[in-house]
Amino acid sequence: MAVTIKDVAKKANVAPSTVSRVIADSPRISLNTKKRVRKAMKELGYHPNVNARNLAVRSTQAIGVIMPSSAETALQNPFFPEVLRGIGSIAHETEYSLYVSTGGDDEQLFDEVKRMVYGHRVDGIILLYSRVNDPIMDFLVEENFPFVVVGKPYKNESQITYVDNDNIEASRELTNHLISFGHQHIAFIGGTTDLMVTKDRLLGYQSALSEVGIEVCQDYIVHDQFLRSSGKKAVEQLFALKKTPTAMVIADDMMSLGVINMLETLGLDCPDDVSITSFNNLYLSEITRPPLTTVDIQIYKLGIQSAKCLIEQLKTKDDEPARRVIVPYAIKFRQSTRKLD
Amino acid sequence: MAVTIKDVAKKANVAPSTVSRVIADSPRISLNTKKRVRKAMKELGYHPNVNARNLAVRSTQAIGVIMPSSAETALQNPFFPEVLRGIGSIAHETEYSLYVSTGGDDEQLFDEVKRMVYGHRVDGIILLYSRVNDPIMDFLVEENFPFVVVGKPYKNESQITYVDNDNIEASRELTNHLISFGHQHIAFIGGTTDLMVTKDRLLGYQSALSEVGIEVCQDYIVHDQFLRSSGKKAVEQLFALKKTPTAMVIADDMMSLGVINMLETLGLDCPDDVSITSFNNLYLSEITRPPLTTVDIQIYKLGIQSAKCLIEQLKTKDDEPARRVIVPYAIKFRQSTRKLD
DNA sequence: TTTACATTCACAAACGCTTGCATAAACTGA
DNA sequence: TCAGTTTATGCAAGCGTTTGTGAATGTAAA
Repeated sequence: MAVTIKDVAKKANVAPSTVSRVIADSPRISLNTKKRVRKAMKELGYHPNVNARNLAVRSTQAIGVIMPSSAETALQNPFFPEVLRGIGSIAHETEYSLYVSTGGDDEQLFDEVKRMVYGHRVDGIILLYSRVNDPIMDFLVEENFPFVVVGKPYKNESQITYVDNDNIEASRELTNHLISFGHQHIAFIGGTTDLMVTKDRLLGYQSALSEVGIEVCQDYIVHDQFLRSSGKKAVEQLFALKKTPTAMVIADDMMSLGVINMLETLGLDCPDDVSITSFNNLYLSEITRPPLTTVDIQIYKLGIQSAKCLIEQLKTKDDEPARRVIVPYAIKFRQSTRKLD
Repeated sequence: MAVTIKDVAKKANVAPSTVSRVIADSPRISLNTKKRVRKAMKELGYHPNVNARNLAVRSTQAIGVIMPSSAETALQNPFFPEVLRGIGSIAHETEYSLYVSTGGDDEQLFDEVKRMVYGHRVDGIILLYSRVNDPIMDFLVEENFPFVVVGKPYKNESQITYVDNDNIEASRELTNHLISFGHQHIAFIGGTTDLMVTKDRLLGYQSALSEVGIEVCQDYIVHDQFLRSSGKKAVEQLFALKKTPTAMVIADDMMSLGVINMLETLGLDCPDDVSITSFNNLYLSEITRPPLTTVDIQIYKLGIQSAKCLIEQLKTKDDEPARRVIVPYAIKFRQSTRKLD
């Protein structure tokens, strides 16, 4: 069918092996032959068959990207496209291809990972989330398959390469900002509790409160998915309380969006009635009204770094110890918070 | 290294070919042997090597997804994640894998397509855009490589399978809506002129105006990228005119976002001073203030349909004529338009 | 002129799977 | 009992590469 290495060999009057070595630019082939072979390749429009190559060298030049199983909804959070963009840029540079997960529920996603791993479809995997007791992560370490996670692993932290922000510190800083504005009744709205990122952000919030002697009130802490609709629900819950909060730390911009909407529906003004701070600095955090004070976690860089780590890891077969990359964050102060009189 | 078909064969006391046939569930193998082989597979934890399989059957179970070359920015428009989501869901169902492009500029993107095609990395391709004189599309038809495009091809329309909305009609309807509200000075803000989708939407707009005898004024037509920043620029340009428009048809929600922002900066109110209608019904079109009247093009379905078409096409090697699928649209009337007194 | 050693390349065996063809066994019916 | 037929499985040749090994040629030293 297509033109193969043999055709080229025939045309250039050499053996297939020689052609192969020319492709690999092996020093064992004389410049003359190389030229001749290259010419033949050009003329025939030859392109190597990756499958055959992969089979022979036992490697694909591809990396798998796993999004949370709620992938149906995951892509609705701009976080993922953005981190994908970062990964893609490195993948492109290094001539790796990108395999993305398509899984619906948890089980399907797991199947897909298995397919990637067992089927030798990818050389390594990037996990775009980190949750407690994640069977996929367990599987990956079990199989000793190269992978890196975006977020902090829930266990084996020292053996797993990961890239993350210092979410605890960021959250603490955010909370302190609210405290310095005179807020005492500060609520926390986080993603599902099994996400490490939620845990860390909650931790920072709690520690900031404790530090200044504010009691951490469980009623002020609500959890749900990183979606807009969830933000709405959370607000309903919080503002049904006796003593309603005057400020909140929200773990995701998408949720903040929902919060703002809901606040409006309840006839509450942000920041006049309640101050809001959140996370991620999605592009939409600038366009909400008011624009959000949010921590820029540099999503794109998270993608870049995770891809770099993985590829590095693939190059240096094993040995190399696990690495940890902490991408710095920066709080973007905008108009969603207000000093209490 | 890993467990291969031979290991299974040995363990089950059959030939490798038999194992292969068991995997394929061939009727030529007796139920008894099947059971025995399956047991052996289980026990050894056998998983077929896709590379080897692909090499043998000359197919990968993968489809490539090509986003516009400005991929760096493309993923910033939620259109792409959303359509990807649709594609992914079908891919998953049919056990296809997804290869996404990572290309930076036009040339890189083209390279990547070549790699996919020549390298036999994918069985077919979905093109997520359609622009005039697109070398990639030309290449694909030239190579007679299976592909479908989301959007209307700029040529060879009858030979290319594509899925699209009736953008002309949608745009006409949108414009008529504005006209029925008494607007006479209606501007059009579109994406770059080489995009087919821009062309169609412009066409609908123009035809609606002509039908009721409103002159189409070139000053009222501006073009730029489907980005928020572009929307801003467009507004500046339009409101520097002597006779400023009282309404606009905008070809993309992201742009509308920019438009609304800019309008505000200029001290203009939407819809009081200017009515806005736009396209795509991204989730953010509900959360802008005011919520946008926009046409819901059913992005997710576009993804679904394109994937279905492609896979269908892959099954029925050639023969089958090209298909065209028009996904119905629905205008979402919200608060961004107002009747002129 | 012979030996020793580079240099340059070809041979052939993998890699793990599919599949056309051959064959052996078991069954049919006369 | 035997030819004919069906059923169940094995053999071996691919698929298009890579790569270890060794053969042929050339060159320099002895």
